[in-house]
Amino acid sequence: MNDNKLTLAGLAKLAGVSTSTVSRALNNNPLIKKQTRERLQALAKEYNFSLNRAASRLRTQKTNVIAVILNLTDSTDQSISDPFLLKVVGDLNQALNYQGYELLLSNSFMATEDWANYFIKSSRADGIIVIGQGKTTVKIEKAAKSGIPLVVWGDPKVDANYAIVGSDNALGGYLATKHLIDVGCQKILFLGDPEHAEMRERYKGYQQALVEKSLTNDDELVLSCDITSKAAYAKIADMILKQGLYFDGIVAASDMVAFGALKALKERYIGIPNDVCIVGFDDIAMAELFHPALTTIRQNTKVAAKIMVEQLIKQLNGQIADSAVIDIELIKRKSTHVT
Amino acid sequence: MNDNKLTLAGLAKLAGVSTSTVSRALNNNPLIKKQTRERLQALAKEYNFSLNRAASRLRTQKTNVIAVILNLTDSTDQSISDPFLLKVVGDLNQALNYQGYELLLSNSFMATEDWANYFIKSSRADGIIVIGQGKTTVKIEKAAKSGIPLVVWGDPKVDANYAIVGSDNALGGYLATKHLIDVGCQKILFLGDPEHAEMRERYKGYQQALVEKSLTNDDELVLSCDITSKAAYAKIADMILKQGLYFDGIVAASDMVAFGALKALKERYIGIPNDVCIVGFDDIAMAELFHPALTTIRQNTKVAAKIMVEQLIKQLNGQIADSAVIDIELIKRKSTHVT
DNA sequence: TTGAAAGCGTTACCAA
DNA sequence: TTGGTAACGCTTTCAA
Repeated sequence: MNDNKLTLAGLAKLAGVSTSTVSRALNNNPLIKKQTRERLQALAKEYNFSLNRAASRLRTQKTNVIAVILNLTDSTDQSISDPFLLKVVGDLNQALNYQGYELLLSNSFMATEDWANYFIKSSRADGIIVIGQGKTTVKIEKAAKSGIPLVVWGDPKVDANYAIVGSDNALGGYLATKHLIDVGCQKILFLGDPEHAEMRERYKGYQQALVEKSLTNDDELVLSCDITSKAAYAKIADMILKQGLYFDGIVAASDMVAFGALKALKERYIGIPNDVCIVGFDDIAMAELFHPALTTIRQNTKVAAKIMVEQLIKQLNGQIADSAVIDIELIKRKSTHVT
Repeated sequence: MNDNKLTLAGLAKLAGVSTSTVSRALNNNPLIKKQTRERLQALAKEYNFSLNRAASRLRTQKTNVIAVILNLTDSTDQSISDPFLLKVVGDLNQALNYQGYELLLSNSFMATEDWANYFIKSSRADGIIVIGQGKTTVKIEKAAKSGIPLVVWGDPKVDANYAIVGSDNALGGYLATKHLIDVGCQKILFLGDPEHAEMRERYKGYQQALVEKSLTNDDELVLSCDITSKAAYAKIADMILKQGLYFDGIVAASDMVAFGALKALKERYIGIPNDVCIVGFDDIAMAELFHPALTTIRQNTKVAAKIMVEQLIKQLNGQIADSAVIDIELIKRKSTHVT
């Protein structure tokens, strides 16, 4: 096969038509007679031809690529530890492909400081989706200020100058806490990192549930810890050693955090849920498989991904995108099912 | 700021030099006097300029992008269920960025049939990394035949016309099985899908360990199941219902499969490890957190990612890439620690 | 050490 | 309904 350097011009010559015609035909432009269109498409397939995207991107000033940035906060371990975030990536990949876009994966450690410049002005991508608001939103805000198409997975209730899609984290925190109160917990611990925008909202929900039950601020038990299972394990193990079992319920900021805590508890033969009930957040696949199965707040990542892409496309079309709240759901399982 | 449409030519005019000079300066070409180079780089930063990649890709015929294809086999659920694969993606992302490449994420359902055409000839990417050999390797072989830069995560012992990087799966299967024999298991079940290249090798290792212990073929217990926790759960639950507990050890094809099996066993109050010992494969983060902690075969994805990228770059430079075997390690934990 | 100019492979305007 | 042609923004050869 001599298909080494076949270009549009070459194909046009083969077909005996102009490059304009071939270009239009391959882009399915109805200007071209259906018959010619089909003939040329068949010819392209026969000769194994495919359009040079670098050229068409240069010409059209559009890449059909979306950069997805994992906004990692844990600077010590630069890889991705939380399966939930990766699930979001997977769902975004599907949603983007469905709309004809490709996914350029990056993370906050790799890319430069200036996302708008690096991804958009350089014609690497048409828009950006950031996964996670992280502890500091300066990079996001900088990108937003430059006016590029941008959607952020985070807490939509947070005030911001960009479109945020995410769960109602405060409601999630509230439902989790309320559920623990309902099953009889008296001393409920919030385990997570309130510096983190989304986690802070979950924490607020936790507070609200306590207030409603006329538990005063003094009843708050917050244990601040990085949102990894390892950190949670260490913190819980440490606290029990120092203070004994001073709680009977845990609202964990994520499922992975819950798993870490559970490991520490089990090692000390503390019964779940009989001694301590625990609620996670995310409903990753493992939540159901764990023993005991983990009660958790399910985040619907499929729907979220779809909406994020829709909102991004709105911006690509010059419209203004809105923040959106994704429904969450309390999934009751054994970890809070006192027998 | 009037930085809307600043091009190389515009910047050159601002600086009072030619475009050639600016281009060279920004690419750090030593042809340009160091002083001019630095002046122009500073100017570019000041004006927030960044090179148009579509244009430079067209001109240089190089994208600096690598397509990573998740070769999913489970056509029913097109999203990614296994955290292990996503961990590989994360590690590849790092390894690629380290070498100055970007990662275009795709999966076998999205991309067309003809990967070479779609990704390489179209100038979307310079090379392809395929994660997983799947059940059928026709697409991979087709891509390999077309001579594009290609590296596959899979079983390097498998005979193929392309470079494969992966663990010694047969050894892994062997070590897992031997360990179960050593702790006293008599009837060891292999749980996984031998149609799947990598799993088949693990199965071979399982067989070898049995043979060494002069257990005949009749002692083989294979339960074929999709490599998801859900499938494993269903299979094990079903078999116990039908045949009772006819095994006392399980070699699971992956950690997720092991978790599924464990769930089914625990629900029937079968003691782990006292009644049944189990070994997983991968050593994902959850393996350690699970209760009981899962004995498993650790795959070193960080090292693997680095090697895959190196081998791919060799091909980009016109050299021939080699398959490579990544060291594995048996991690002994509670799930096989009979007390 | 720097500059002029050709050309990478498309698309889209204008003309026919 | 189709064709001619300029232009997208960069890199690189050749010349100075």
